[in-house]
Amino acid sequence: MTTIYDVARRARVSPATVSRVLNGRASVDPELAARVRQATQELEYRPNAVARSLRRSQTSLWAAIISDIGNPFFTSMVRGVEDVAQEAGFSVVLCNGDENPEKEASYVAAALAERMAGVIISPSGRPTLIKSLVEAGIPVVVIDRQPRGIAVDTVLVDNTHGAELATTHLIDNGYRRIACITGPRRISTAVQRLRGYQRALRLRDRPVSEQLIRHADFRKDGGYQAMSSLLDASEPPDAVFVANNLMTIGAVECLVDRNVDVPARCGIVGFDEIPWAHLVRPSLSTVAQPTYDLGRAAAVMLTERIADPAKAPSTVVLPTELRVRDSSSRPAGPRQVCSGARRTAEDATSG
Amino acid sequence: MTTIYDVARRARVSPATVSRVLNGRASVDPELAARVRQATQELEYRPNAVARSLRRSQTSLWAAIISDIGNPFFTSMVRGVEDVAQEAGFSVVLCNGDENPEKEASYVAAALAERMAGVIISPSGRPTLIKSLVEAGIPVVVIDRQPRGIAVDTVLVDNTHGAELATTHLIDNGYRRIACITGPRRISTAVQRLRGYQRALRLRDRPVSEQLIRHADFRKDGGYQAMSSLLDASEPPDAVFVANNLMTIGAVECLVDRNVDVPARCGIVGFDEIPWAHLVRPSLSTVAQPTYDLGRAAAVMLTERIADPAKAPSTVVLPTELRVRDSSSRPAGPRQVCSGARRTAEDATSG
DNA sequence: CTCAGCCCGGAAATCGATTCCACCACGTAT
DNA sequence: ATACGTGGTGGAATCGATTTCCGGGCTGAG
Repeated sequence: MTTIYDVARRARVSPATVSRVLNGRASVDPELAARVRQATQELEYRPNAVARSLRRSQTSLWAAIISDIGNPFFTSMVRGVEDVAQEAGFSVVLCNGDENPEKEASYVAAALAERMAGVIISPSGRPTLIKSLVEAGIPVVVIDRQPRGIAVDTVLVDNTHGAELATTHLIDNGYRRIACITGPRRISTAVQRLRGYQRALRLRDRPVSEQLIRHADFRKDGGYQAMSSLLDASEPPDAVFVANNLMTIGAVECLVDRNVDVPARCGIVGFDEIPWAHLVRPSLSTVAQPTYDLGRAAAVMLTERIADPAKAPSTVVLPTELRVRDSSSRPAGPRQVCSGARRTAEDATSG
Repeated sequence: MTTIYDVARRARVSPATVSRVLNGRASVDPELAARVRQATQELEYRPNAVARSLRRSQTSLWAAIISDIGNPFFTSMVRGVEDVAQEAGFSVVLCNGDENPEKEASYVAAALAERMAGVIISPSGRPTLIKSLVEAGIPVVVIDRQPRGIAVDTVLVDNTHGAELATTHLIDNGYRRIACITGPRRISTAVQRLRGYQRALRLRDRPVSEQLIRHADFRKDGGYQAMSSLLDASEPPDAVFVANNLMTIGAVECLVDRNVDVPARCGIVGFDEIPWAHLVRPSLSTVAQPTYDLGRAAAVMLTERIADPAKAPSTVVLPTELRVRDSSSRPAGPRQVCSGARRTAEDATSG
C-alpha cells in the first residue's frame, strides 16, 4: 500500500507538502502542487483514513444504530439521514440493533472505539448506553424513542396524538369493544401509543379494560399471538388498534387464518405506514409518520450538535397523520369511509 | 479520553504490559494482570480502535454495500451476513448503494480508505469498483449479481432456472401471451431472468416477442410504468413475469388501478419473495430465494478468504423455489395449480 | 557453584497522516 | 542598506496502541 512518503519521494517534496496539497489547507507553490498531484495519480495513492483519524482524533463516519433493519419504517428513516449526511460530507454506516439490547450495546461499543463523528440511535435497550456516548463526548441524536433521564437531542413523532386519532376513528365508526396491542413496556413509543388509546376511550366515555390490552414485542409473530389471545378471550373485541406496522401484519394474518371478517366483524388500524398497505385486502388503515423527514431532522440536529457541542439539547416532535382505508369502517355503518378516504388522498398530494 | 498510558500509570506497569493483559497475547504475572484489569475498570478505559487498526493495519469491520436498503430482499440477506460476522468477531456496517453507481463508488472509496477487513457487495455499477478493492488486497465477496471479467468470490441464485419455472408455470396454467418485465441490461440478474423466461417459451414452442419484453429499473414505479405500457400495446399480454419484488408491486398496483382482474384476465408471477405476499389479494405467486442463506454463504466465504487470501475464487449458486399462490392460476382452467404447489413443496424439502 | 535457558517486564520503534516549529528567501519599509 | 514581516517549505513531534527487542531474574542441570 502506497503511503504519503512514497508520494513525497516521487514528487521530490516533503510529506508535509503532500498533505498540504491534498487537504488544501495552506497555499503551496503551483508547480510543486502539480508534481504532487501527478505523483498521487501515478501511484494511485489513497490516504489512509485510519491514520488520518488517529492524528485528527475525529472521523467522517456517522453510525446509525436502528432497532430493526427488517422494519420498513426504519429503512425509510435511514434514507433521510443519508441524504443530509452526504451533503455535510459524512458517510453513514448502518448498524442493526435488531431490538436486541446486547447487539445494540456491541454497536455502541464499536462507535465508541472507532471514535465515530456522530451517532443516531433508536434505542431498544437501557439509557445507560446513550449516556456512555454522551459522556465520551460523541455527538448523539436519539430518534423515534424517548430516552429517560438524559438530556440529549431527540426527534420524535406525536405518538399519543396519533394513537388517539386512530382509536377515536374506530369509536366513531361504531366499534364498541376496541382492543390495543402495544409494544414492550420499556419502549417509549409503546407506552405513549397505549396512552393515546386510553385517552381516546376516556374522552368518549368508554370503559378502559386491562383485558383488552396486550403487550407484545413489536414483531410480526408477537402481533399474531396477541391477536390470537384477544380472540380467545371470553369477550373478544370487535376492533383493534395495533401500535406498530409489523405487529399489524401479524394481527391481520391471525384474523385471516381464523376467518374473522375485516372490517365487518373486527376493525383494525395500525400505527406506522406499511408498504403496499393499499394492496392488502381489505386495505389497511394506518397512522402514518413522516419517516423520511424524521431521518432528515435527526441528521440536521446531528450536524448542528457537531458544529456546537455546547448547545442545549433540544427535542423535535413531528406530526402523524391518520390514513383511512378499508380495514376500519363497517360496511353497514354511515359512509364516513368516503370522506375519510378523500381527505387522505388530499393530504397525500399536499404533503 | 483515557489512554493506555493512563491505565499503565495507575496500575504501576508499562503500557506494553497493559496491552498484553488486554489482548491475552502473552503470559503476564497474575498479580500485575489483576492490577491492570482493575485500573481498566476504574478508568473506564476503552482501547482506541483507530490506533489499534493503524498499528495492526487491519480492522474488525466489514462493509456490506447493498444496492437498495428499501428492498426487503437485501435486508433479509444482511441478517445472514451479520449473524456469521458476529460469530467470527467482526462488526458489519451497512452501506446503501441505492442502485446509484456514484453512491456506491463513494462507499467503496470509504471501505478502501478505512482499510476495512472485508467487503460484501451487490454491485449496481461498473466492475471497476470491485477490481479496485481486489487490487488493494481487500477481501471481497460479490453477492446476488455477477460481475463481468473479474475472478472474485461470488454468491448467486439460480436466476435462469427460477425464471424458467415461473414462466413454465404460467404457460401450464393456460396463459398464452406472457410478457416479461425485467431490470436494467447492465445487471446480471435482469439478464439471466429474462433468459430463463425466453428459454421457457422456447421449450414449449411459444413465440418469443420483443414486444412483450420491458426493461425497467427494479423499482416500484418502473414496474408500474412497464405494466402500463404493456397494457397499452395493441396486443396486451394475458400474463406477466416480473423480475423482482418491487417491480411486481408496481405492476400489481397498475393492474388494480386499471381494474384488470388478476388472475382471470392477467396472471402474474414475481421474482423475489415479497413480505406478506399472502395478504395481498389475490395473493402473489413468487419465485422465492433463500435470502438469509445467501447472506450467510457470502459471509462464510468472506471469512475463508480472509483466512487464506491466496485461495482460488469460487462461486456458489443457491437454488430458487416457485411459490404458487392465487395470482397465477385462472379460476376456470384445469387445476394444475395444486400439482405445481405440491412439486414446489418437494423442492423445498429436498433443496 | 556456575552457566544455559526461559520467562517476564519495560523501553522504544512502529503504523501513516497531520501539524507545530524553525528556517529561508524575498519583498517592503524605514 | 539594514531590519522586519510574510509566505512557503521541510524536519520532526504527535496521535494511541502494538510489538519487537533486550535485559534482568529465576530455575534446573552439569
